[in-house]
Amino acid sequence: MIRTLPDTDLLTRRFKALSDPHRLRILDRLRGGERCVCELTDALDAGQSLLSFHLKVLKDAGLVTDRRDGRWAYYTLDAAALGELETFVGSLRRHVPETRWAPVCCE
Amino acid sequence: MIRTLPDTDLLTRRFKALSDPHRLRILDRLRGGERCVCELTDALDAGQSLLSFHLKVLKDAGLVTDRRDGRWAYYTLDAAALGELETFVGSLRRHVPETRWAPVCCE
DNA sequence: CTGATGCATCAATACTTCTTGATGGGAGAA
DNA sequence: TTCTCCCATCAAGAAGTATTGATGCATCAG
Repeated sequence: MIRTLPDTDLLTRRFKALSDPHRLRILDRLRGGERCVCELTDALDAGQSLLSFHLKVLKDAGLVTDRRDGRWAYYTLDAAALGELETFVGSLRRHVPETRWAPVCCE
Repeated sequence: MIRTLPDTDLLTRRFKALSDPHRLRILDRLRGGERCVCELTDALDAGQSLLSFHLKVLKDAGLVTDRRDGRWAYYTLDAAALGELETFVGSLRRHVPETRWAPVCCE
């Protein structure tokens, strides 16, 4: 039987959202603060619908939030979500103990 | 033109490795320290070749290291790799500034 | 040696994600 | 109203990933 980790679905969706170069570039642009979609276009080497697709993935993962203003759409990093990811990765890292001196298997 | 982030390939591979529930369960098991593959079997609800596949993904991402001892293979979390991920996510989070008061687009 | 065990790898299939181009809707300009 | 702009969404095909069962290889036990 599988032991389910808390929020596994959300965690995996967030990590999946981070696992694409286009999306990392978008997030890098958003470091500077809220950006209009049209300001993000040149972060990618491809068309507008592709950018829109990747923004949706980031939004569905909760890593960014969006806001409408007239014809424009603005996106912002979600610091809380990033903080949760940071905490999770840190919790894995911090639990790494020394290697067992004499590991014994399957007993 | 695309501006390339440092180590984008490695970063995306690591995040992709984290974006699967099976692999998160495996990593959770490894918190306790080095584990033999046979000790990880019940972290998944499926066969041995599937476990082997997911361990390979984690290993190729550098998130775990493996060691052979006789018939057994032991896997361990790689604290350095996890630390790098933590740092990266933190660097995104810490650069989130306040929303621009009056964003102006495309000028 | 012979047989069993622990694990990796391969091939085939199923599934998911990515990418492109086309379409459409809402907002503003004329 | 009509035209244009910004953006989201859709459909279809391409590309990548997951899962299964079979096979192989090394190690150890008898």
